[in-house]
Amino acid sequence: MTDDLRRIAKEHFGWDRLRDEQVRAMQALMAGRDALAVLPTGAGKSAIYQVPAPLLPGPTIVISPLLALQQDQIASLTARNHASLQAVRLSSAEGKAEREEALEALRAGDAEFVFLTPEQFADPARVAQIKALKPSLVAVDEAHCVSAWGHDFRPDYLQLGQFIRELGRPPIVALTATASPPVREDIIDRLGMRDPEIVVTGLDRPNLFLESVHCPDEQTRFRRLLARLRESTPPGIIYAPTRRATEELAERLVEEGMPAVAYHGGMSAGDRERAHEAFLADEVEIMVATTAFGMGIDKPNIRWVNHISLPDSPDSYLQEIGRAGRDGQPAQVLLLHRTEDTGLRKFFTGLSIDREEVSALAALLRSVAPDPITRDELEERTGLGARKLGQLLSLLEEVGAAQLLHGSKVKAPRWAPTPAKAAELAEAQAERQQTLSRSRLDMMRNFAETELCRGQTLLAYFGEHLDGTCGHCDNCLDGSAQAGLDATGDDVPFPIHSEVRHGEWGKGIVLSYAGEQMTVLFDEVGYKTLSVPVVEEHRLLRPV
DNA sequence: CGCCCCGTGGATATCCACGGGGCGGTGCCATATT
Repeated sequence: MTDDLRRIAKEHFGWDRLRDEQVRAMQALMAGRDALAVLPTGAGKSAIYQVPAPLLPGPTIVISPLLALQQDQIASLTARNHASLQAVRLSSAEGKAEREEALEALRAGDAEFVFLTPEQFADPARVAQIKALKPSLVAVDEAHCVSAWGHDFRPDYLQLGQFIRELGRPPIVALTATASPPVREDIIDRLGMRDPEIVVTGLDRPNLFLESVHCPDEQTRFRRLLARLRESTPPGIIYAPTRRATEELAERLVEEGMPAVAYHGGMSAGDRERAHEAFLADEVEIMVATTAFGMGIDKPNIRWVNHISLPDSPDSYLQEIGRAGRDGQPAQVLLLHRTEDTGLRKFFTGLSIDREEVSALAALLRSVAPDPITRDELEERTGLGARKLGQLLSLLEEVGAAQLLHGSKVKAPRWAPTPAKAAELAEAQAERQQTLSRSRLDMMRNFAETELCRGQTLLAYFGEHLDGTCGHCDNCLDGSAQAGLDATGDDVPFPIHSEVRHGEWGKGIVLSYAGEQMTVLFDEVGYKTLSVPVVEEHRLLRPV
């Protein structure tokens, strides 16, 4: 089997060797099992589904979040010009005739891959078409979106597991560059994966130099940014918190004689594409962007990534800085943060739950049950906005008080809890999510403010341990980073990944150690960092 | 949660301090109109 995989890799893709972790994931898929791969971009994530695909009988479904990203992937597959590896897409960008043509190519076996967004499955007719193709593999690319976007932004991500079951439940492979332990759990859970083969490679990026500077005010922040830009080699990305900030800063930098362009989700598709292309072609040195600029950017020579606001989590931060230095050459990563930055982040994660409102919504669903009701009608009858309604429905779905159906329809399940109970459960659920989000923000701030080794601190969050300090951060350079504890020996009170219990916070998992700090992920209160000497002195934790 | 903008009011005749209101990220999709 491995020989077949290597042969396909060589003949169809021109890859002379496959990494062990790639092979492990591929073998699981060939054996009909699921797989979750957390590998940095450039480590050959796509190969994990592309190589087994021609060896399996039916076509391969690729779920990918962005149309632009799909287009790039299809172009790269098509460029290989192998009849057995052609890729097509079904999306809002294809006309009726094109869609029929794509389906015909899949039916005839002229195309192996079909790219879809999760939203495509909301159409029952589409599900039927795909099911009839008898797909043999489903690849979920950028799988962290399931966790990051499913709950509030793109609810069809939460339904993905259900959609895949309707297709006859072929093996699933989930792929992402970054996924912390709870995100991995969320992906496995929401996609309904069964005992997946999990492959994770080291997240440490020794060629990235990590720095963080606290700025008391905006003037300081701008001055430090300018100073840094003057001594940096382009090209690079500046991440700004708002659309407006990207435009104002880009303009200011141009006035300072630095070629910069803005990029955000509010720009027209044409402007976005032009900015992106100019940056890729090295025509523009500085990209000033919101988080909209990111996924699928495969530019090897990005020499620095600067943040002028605190990101919402280490998850986002690692994704964003990960775009620097893909070519393996040295790259600089600078975080300019202010205490006030957390305000915006708290606003974004804050969902105020009005029990009466939720209860009324649940009651409305029950009153029409067993008939479904459309979102439009719910909006009309509750007076809630589409956004808020979507969030509340997701919560109700998660607590078993709503079933999200095809075509924007919702209904109360047969054994739905009473409206009052549903509201109570939904509120608790929202609080859990919010607590986890807040603790992620706390961890981000901890990273920004720490005097310990930043590499260790960042990786600790992801449950990864570095032996010794990272040697590529400001705190290592100035000597404030302590060597830290030897997690493999008797230095540490609890082994990494072991379960512990805290008197107040309950059960948790030891993620890692950095300096004399330990990071623990608790089921109920999210991430916490604790001082090892304090934990030992007061016996704050005990093994489970 | 914290900003920015705007209007009001006060103390002095142009500016400042304060308070209220609005706003803030990520993208599919469909449908209607130019």
